[in-house]
Amino acid sequence: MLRAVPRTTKPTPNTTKPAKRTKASPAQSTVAREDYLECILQLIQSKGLARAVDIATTLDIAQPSVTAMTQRLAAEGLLTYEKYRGITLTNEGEKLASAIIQRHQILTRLLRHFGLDEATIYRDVEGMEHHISRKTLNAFDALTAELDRSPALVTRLRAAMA
Amino acid sequence: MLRAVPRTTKPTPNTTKPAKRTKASPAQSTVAREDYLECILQLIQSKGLARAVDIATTLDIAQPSVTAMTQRLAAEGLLTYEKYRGITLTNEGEKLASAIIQRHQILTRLLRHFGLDEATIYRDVEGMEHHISRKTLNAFDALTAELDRSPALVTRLRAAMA
DNA sequence: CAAGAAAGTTAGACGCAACTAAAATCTATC
DNA sequence: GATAGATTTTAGTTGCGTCTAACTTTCTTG
Repeated sequence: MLRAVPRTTKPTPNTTKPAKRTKASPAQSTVAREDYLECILQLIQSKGLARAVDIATTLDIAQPSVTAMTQRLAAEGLLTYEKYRGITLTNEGEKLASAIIQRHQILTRLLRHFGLDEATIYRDVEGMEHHISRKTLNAFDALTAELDRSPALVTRLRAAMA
Repeated sequence: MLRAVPRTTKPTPNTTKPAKRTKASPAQSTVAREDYLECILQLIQSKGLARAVDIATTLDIAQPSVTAMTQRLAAEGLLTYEKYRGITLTNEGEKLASAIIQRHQILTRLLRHFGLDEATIYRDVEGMEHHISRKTLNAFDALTAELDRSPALVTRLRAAMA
């Protein structure tokens, strides 16, 4: 049985409050959106075009979900889309997708220095990539460069991890 | 006008496919859940108890949302909850919450080495913390230790970031 | 060039996690 | 100890991103 709580405990105003949710702002960049853009640009680069089946397979998602998201992204001006035809990224969409892929690569390169298995690297990059600021990304990039040029550092690191 | 796409393009089976979504498994650990647990344990540690108002204020969320999540977490055995009374973490819930807070701290310590503003650090940690494996976390921890003991390295790093 | 197969779309539903408005309960104070 | 105010809960919606089933369009191939 829990005791009732005395109301004398004042709710301290909380200094570290996260920023107010920007609700329903058009064309906000969510995780799923970024996954699609990344996937689409990669498909275009690797096989010249991005088809719904391939997007669905790559992201392990049902095809109707791809159609739905495609329409959203089109409405937001990130890609061009004609029913039953094909998908093209707009300039804005391509710029965004490129940035996303670059982020992905920066993170992957960093994690590779730790000698983790590829599956872990892949999952963690997938998880983190959508939530990192440019500033931190720059730091990670610099860090990777440092690790690139200092094998001794990498060795020390891996030893400490064991 | 987009041209129709020749179907000769075979969908390459895709080697890097992410793992199948574990759908609807009971008590899965989602981002929101982890945020609540983290917040609740911190409130308990800092003021002896976690009240819905304070949770709502801290997470910048409406109070009814707190009730809803509280009930979910209770149903999953992560906390004990009696209507209109109070919230207590179960052993499992507390263990989980501790791990979450520890993760948070590891990430914060690492990012602090890069000389970023606290707001950026906070936001990025918030974003990344829910998506990092233990392995990568260990690597980050070791990395932080390395940076702790090598100010020269930190200096080189910050120079490279500018 | 006409099936049949493959790809894409629509329609309808669901779960999560949030919201507002209104009702219920608790606490403090007089 | 009644009551005003604070806190919590219920009820009912909403938006995102997913799903399945069924339908339409496009492609391929005999």
